[in-house]
Parts: sequence; structure tokens; C-alpha cells
Amino acid sequence: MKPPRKTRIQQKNSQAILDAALEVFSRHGYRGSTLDQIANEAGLSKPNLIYYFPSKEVIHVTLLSDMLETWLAPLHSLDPAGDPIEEILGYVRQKLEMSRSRPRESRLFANEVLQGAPRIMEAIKGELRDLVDEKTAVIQSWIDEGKIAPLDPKHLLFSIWATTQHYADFDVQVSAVLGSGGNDHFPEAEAFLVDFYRRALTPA
Amino acid sequence: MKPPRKTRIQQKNSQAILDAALEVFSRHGYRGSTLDQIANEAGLSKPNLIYYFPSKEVIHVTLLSDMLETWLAPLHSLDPAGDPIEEILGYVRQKLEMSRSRPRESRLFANEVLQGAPRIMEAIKGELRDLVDEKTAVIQSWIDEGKIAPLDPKHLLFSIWATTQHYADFDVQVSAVLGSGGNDHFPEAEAFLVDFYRRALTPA
DNA sequence: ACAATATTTGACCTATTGGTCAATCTAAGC
DNA sequence: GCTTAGATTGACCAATAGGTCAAATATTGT
Repeated sequence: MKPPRKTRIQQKNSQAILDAALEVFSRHGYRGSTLDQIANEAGLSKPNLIYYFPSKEVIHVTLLSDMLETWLAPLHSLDPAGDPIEEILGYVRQKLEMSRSRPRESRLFANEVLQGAPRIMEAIKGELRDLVDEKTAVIQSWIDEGKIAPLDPKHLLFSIWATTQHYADFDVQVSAVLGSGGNDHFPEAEAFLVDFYRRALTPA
Repeated sequence: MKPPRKTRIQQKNSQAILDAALEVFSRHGYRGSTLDQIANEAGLSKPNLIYYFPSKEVIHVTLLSDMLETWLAPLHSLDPAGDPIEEILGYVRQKLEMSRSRPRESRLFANEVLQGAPRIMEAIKGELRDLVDEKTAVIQSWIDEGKIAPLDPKHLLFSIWATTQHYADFDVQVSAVLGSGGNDHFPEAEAFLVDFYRRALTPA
């Protein structure tokens, strides 16, 4: 999707900038982040940033479009031929794992959508919506066959997105409420969610 | 909590400012919002804003603390003496209703927590956590009595917050995925969530 | 070694923004 | 009507932020 950088230095610095920008944007939002912050985090000077990326906005858009692929991947892997309940539980696990391993991407996305998704509405109405339509049709067929409980497939997906991303996006709230220092709450969360979705999905 | 304004003009303008600020902050986040935007939205000049509130930050903090009470209210009303499943479903309904009637407050809160809750961490670790401890004990007792399925009460609350607030915070995504113009998706959402939680909570 | 090319940065420019202030205008009480 | 306190604002200020640019430095290919 992105033309590969030519030299090793370009490769390394572009990557450092994107990584720094992800860190900063995901914590402070687009307008809350400054080029100086990003440059500092990347260990470069501000004009040097601009040498690699023409503007703050281009950095942001680059991050968003990179992230969208990651975000969509787990849903792509939902297999119509698999066991319905296990497929959906697998999706839940994968989304939760993404919240654990890539919380910055999750927060970047949350920030963007909260502000009205000005820079990725197109992708949401295109790729995302198409994929959702495809996979909800699969889920609907499972419902029609009586393999899972009759729950609106789209709202089911919303609930999975919401519950799994919550552990990345609202991380500080989760930690504050659960207490117990900087513990890793993901094992607990996974046990809960898997149990929860299994109960809800198992047909009567 | 706030000393009442003296004159009618103060009453009216303070309210107009808070309302405008809620609109702007919830859409653009703290740093993404400017005093000019807020002043414009409120129909006042920027210096006139500052006449009523000493700074941008005071406006923001005022909104956040006002909102916290609203946010906590539904959980307060969870009744230990009520029917367990109906109490929890009632809580789900109330939270969803809040997402519908007060989406700006929800987004304000989401923005704040996403940024690490710098201005309300104290309240989260205090009031919110205390209330959660109290109510999760109630839920645990219902579990112990076999009235509801054995699901971790705190993670159950997280899931309710996540799923209900999703319809306010990710509203543009929900609308884009569901299509059908600016439709009101809340009746559908309520039907889904009530059915969903009833299934998950009903003991085997 | 050296020219050509890629990389880096200090200084600088302009626009925006939070906030101030003195001056002006308006409303309320007497 | 007039005084006084309340309300409003145009002009302004300092700090910050996105971005430019020419000059300097480092790297690469030959």
C-alpha cells in the first residue's frame, strides 16, 4: 500500500516517526498532539520530520490506513465453514488480543471515530461496511440453521467491538476500578468474555 | 455543588456557555476545542466567556464533574431487593437511554478517559470505584444465591458500559455500518441488548 | 579522494490560541 | 433621571504550533 522507502536510513526513520506518532496521537488525539512531541519521541528534529512526511496530517492518515487493515483482519478470518460458536468466540479472542497487543492502534481508532471519523469515514462506509455485510450474512445463516441463538448479527458485532476495545480504550478506568496496581487484566477479561458470549450464543 | 449564579443574565449565559462547551468539547476533545468555537456556539464574544468562567480548563472540569453525577445515577438505582435479572436489564436500559438522550456527555467522558483521565482520575478512583465495589457485591450475592449466571460482576459492568456507550461514542460508525440514513438505531439496540443480557445472565 | 546525493538543523515566518484590559454599554435600584 | 454595579467587546499580548529554507553535515557510488 505504501511505496517502500529507498534507503536504510529512510526505512528506519520513517518507521521511528510512525511509531512515535502512534504513541503520541493515540494518547492525545490529533489536535492534542504536536510535531515537536512526535519529533522528540522519535529522536529527531521537527524539520527532519517534515523531510520524511510532508505534514502532520499525512502522518496521521498513514497511521489510520495502516491500522484499518489490522483492525479488519480478525473479521476476515471468520470462517463460514467452521463451528459457529467457536468461530465467533475465536473472533472475540482475536479482538481482545488486539486490544492487549496493540492498544495504541485501538485508541487511535477510537479517537478518530469519536471526532466523527473525518479522515476514515470513506473506509468505514466502504471496506468495513462491505466486510460486515458479508460476515453478518454468514452469522445470519448460522441463526437460520439454528446453530446459534437468534441475535441481530450486526449488533452482535458491535457488542464484540465494544467489549473488547473497551479494555484498550478505557484501560485507565478498568485499572482504576479493578485496582491491584498495573496488573494484566486480560486473562480475566478473556475468561469473562468467552463465557459470556458462549452463554448468549448457545441456542436454547 | 456549584454556587448558584446571582442574576438572571448570569444564569442564562453560564448555562449557554456550558451547553456550547459540551457540544464543542464532546466533538473535538479538550485540545481540539477553542474558546472562539465555544463562544461562537454560545453566541457570545470570547472575552465575555472569560467573564463568566476564568479559563477553558474550568469550563471543562465543570462539565466533567456535572456529568459524573449523571453517569453514576443509573448504577445507584440498582436495587439489591429487586429481581436480579430485571435489575440488571433495567440498568442496561437506563445506560442505553443515556447514550441516546445524552450522547455528548458520553463522548466527553470517553474523550477524557481515552486521554488517560487526567482531570477525573480522582473521581474514578473514589466515587466510581466505591460505587462499583458496592454494587458488584450485590451482584455477587445474586450469583451466590444462584439467581443469575456466575459471571465476574466487574467485567459484567464493563461490558454494559462498553456496549451501551458504544451507541453514543461510535455513533458515526454504527450509522455508517447499518446504513439507512440518520435512522434511530436505539430501539433495535435495546431489543438486542436486552435479549443478549437476558440470555447470558439466566442461570443454566 | 571526491563529486553527487541524501540527511539534518538553526533560524525564521505566519496563523492560531488562551487570556488580558481599558473602555463602553446596559440594566436595576432609588 | 441618575448612579452604580453588571455585562460586553475591540484591541492587544505572549506563547505555541505547523511548516519553510538555506546552509551545513553525512553518506554513497565511483
